[in-house]
Amino acid sequence: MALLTKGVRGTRDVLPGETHELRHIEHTALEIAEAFGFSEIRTPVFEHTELFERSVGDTTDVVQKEMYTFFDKSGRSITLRPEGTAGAARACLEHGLLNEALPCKVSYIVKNYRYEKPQAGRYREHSQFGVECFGAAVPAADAELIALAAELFANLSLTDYRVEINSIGCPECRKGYLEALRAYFGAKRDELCETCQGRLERNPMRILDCKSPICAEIAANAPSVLDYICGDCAAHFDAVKGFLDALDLPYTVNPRIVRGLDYYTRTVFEFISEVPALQGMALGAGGRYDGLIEELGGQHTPSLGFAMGLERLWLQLQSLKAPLPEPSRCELFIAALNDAALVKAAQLAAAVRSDGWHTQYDVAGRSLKAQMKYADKLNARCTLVLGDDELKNQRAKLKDMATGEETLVTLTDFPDEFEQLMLRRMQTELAELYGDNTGGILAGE
RNA sequence: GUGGAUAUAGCUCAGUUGGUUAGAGUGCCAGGUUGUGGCCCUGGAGGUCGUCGGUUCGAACCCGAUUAUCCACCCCA
Repeated sequence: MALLTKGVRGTRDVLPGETHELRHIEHTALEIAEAFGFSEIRTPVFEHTELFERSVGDTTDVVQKEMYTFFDKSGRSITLRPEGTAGAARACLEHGLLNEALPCKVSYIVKNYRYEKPQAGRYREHSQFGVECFGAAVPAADAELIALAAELFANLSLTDYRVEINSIGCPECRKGYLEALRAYFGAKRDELCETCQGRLERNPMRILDCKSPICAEIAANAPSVLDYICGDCAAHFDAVKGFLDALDLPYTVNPRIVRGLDYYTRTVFEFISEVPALQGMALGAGGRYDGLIEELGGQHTPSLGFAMGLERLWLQLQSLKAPLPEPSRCELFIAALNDAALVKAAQLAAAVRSDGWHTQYDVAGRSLKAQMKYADKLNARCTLVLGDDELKNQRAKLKDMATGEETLVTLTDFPDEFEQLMLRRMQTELAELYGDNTGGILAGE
């Protein structure tokens, strides 16, 4: 069958059998954030293009070649957001949230759009969980963000990652560092790869990040930012490390971390996967951006935040075989043999559902055998069969699909009876799980 | 943007040196005596062989282009 069209390159459909896993990740993330005092904010998928040009930086790759930018029907230049921070900052600023008690702490789950070449864990539309903390200058704030991420990872049973931190200083101390880098790399200009030769003037810090073996070798002996940051920045960084130590949060200092977005200052950090198959993949990243709010027209407001790619977190969890929830299970399937029985099935289902039980009945008009097969495929816990006899006698058999055991129930009291049966069943299951005969249950699972 | 691999049923894949109506497993649907799932048996639906063009009497197979997917680089989440 020739389809008219397919999903757009770089996009991904999350199908019914798997959405519950993603939902679990999202819920966990927002809940952990809430426990740290971050409240959810929702901002539009598109913004005025200049917001990103100004905040992300118009020399960055993201702005230069990856944004989905278009003109709307009134000729405004609009851009689908490539990252979450700018929109959150704009919204908080615009609505005066930064004039209230600070810090202003927000969390969000958003879709981002970047025109990149799709790859494992990299999409043109990707989901991201992030938090932003506006108006927090002290090093404790930096450490708290990393603590939040660690708490989230722990809650998801996500392991096999490392935290790398660095300080890229403030704009003042960075001037001296950039000069030093230009001097160092300039002397070996001819050995550098082509892209890096171009970076020399524009942004020499990027050379540190180059994966080409030659550049990497040269970069290995390049001056470290940490030797050039000013006293204040150095003190801040030391304090951040002190907090991390005090909180038992392991990290390694990597003086070569360079963020691809211009707004970062001082502390930057990355969460990097150590799962063999995903080695080196960034699960998340963040840092401090003390100048961003001013850049957007607000008061000087030291701020910081981080974001994590949900698809990547999910990949990591799957690679680790970390526990993920099961999809909602059908507790009761009602098979109906004729139209009158179907009406009764609909009524009973409504009653049982109002007690919260996942209930379905046949809506495909199939034979009893087919309905039973379908119930089996749904992995339904119980089935109830309704036909003429049952309607006449007001009694029917409730079948346990796992054991085949049948219980006679009365249709008039059915919802109550069903609930009693299910509750009793849950009790015995719990008792067996936590009782002293656990062995038998586990063997039976 | 650069480099490499791949593209045949919903899914996983066969398809011999180009040769008539393109196959298997699985999944889906229906039956195996009238109202009970899982196992087994039988039957059925489903593919213009990614797309377009070329070579040839003849192309799933050879050639070219294009698109998509996967991987690496770049960049990032």
